[in-house]
Amino acid sequence: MSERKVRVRFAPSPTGPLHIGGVRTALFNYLFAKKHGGDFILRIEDTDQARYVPGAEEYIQEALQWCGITIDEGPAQGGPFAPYRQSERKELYRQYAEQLLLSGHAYYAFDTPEELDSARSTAEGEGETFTYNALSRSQMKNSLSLPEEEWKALQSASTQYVIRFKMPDNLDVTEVDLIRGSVTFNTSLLDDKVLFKSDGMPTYHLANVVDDHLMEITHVIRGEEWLPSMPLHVLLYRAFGWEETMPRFTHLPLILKPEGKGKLSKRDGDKLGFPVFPLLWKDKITGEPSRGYREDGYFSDAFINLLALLGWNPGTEQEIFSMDELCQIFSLERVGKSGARFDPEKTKWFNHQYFIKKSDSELGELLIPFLKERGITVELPMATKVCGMVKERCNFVSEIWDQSYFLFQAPTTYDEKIVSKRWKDDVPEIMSDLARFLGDIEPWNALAIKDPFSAYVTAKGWNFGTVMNSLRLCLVGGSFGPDIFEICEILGKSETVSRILKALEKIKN
RNA sequence: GGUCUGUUCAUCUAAGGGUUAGGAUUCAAGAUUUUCAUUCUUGCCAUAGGGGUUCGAAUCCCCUACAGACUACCA
Repeated sequence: MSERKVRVRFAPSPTGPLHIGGVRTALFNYLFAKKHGGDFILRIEDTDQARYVPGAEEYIQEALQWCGITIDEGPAQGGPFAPYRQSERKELYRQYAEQLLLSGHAYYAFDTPEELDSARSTAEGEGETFTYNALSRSQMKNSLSLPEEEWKALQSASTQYVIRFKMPDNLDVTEVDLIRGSVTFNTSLLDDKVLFKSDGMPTYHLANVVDDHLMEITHVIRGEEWLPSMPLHVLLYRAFGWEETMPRFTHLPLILKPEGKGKLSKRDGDKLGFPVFPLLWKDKITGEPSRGYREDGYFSDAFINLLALLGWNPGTEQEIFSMDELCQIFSLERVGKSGARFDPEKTKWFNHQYFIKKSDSELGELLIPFLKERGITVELPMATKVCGMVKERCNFVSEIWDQSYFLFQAPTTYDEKIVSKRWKDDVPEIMSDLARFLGDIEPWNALAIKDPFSAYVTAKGWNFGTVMNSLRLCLVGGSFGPDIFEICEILGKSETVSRILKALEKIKN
């Protein structure tokens, strides 16, 4: 068993965009596989036709690709165990269900949804919960409770029926979870789960076990919400006689809401203003968009980095990791047991780290199309220079714009708070004096302006802070942005002077 | 309700019986920058509660509390 090549699978169902928690599950699977030189398989679990959402599978593929999670085998890339879409494996599951029927581990059940509903509500009326199990199945309509002629008649009358697992009574099932240790369940609390639906499709439980076995999966790494069904799956492996090659199970802790209680959901993102999906998604019916990390300006390596640290840590104080590094050092033993609250603030910090590590020209390349959308055309040297000036204070390309738009268009308004704070009675006179002074400076660059300017201010006896802040107000319209002299240089002499004159005209009070 | 899992600063977490319980994010203060920001320094802040076991417990055991997941012919 330890000889087997590591093979893991990520098995989402195409019911919508891939959630951030799903991406993390995929990532941990991928890291685990790569760490052990194994394969990462994508399998689409589309056994529920009712919940199928067109475009979701493509979204999953694209999201994984953007993240840099490469798929060794999957519906788009093929592989020795194809097909990798459960709807295309439909024919296969029937025979396995029948194998269980034959060996006495499963039985036919003919109860209609209405009958089950009423059984549930009567139980509820008595303050109990209905469970289809060893205690109750003799009262239900199935091949165990009915005489053979009777249920065979039902079956041939094409009555809708399902195949249920015959859950043994009062048996302790113990199995090791790689991050939680051994967990024990007693089967008397479990129910006779449906394995095969009346529409001819298997349920998740059957399909997942059959496929994992057939695809030679060695490790099942999935979300904590699956922990309660681990005993069922173990029992299925036993019933099939596949216990020897049964995969090891690992259940990852959940990702929780930033505030309040419960697991992270799409609503939290809407409410607090951060994406919960890797890529932008437009609802096919309502057309309602959901933000994505990619479109919000995150770098995929930053996104992966922050996801990796959500629930896992290397035990050192390093926080920045490339995908390659993660593949080297990842281990399931260092995944925590408890749920991790998602912190949108820290995601920005991660992006900032990757942002400032990029060269000025790399950022410049990204800034150019951004400016173009705003009708501004600049050359790379200029874009590069601007990025160099402001990147330290930015997390995203969009923030470069926030910090530098005044270099491309003159301010039309002036921050009122700054005006009332800085624009004292003597300021207009100082500014017009300065406009004249600046007009005579040659040559025009940050260094050449700074010294004579400072000397002039000192000679005039003006307060430096007042002068600088007022000048900034004239040039950018507020109290932010990079070094004043650098702004002057980029603006050019005549624009600098004309902005001062314009401000003198527009700011009156 | 039942079953299972979990619980260290506001948040992510380290410390696998012996440390002043460490780091990061956020926040606050100071320094620097005669402008803006960066940067630097400092500060705030935690072992859910109660019992054991032990020379010694965040760490092992039990109870309580709280939280989460699951409890479909959904995955």
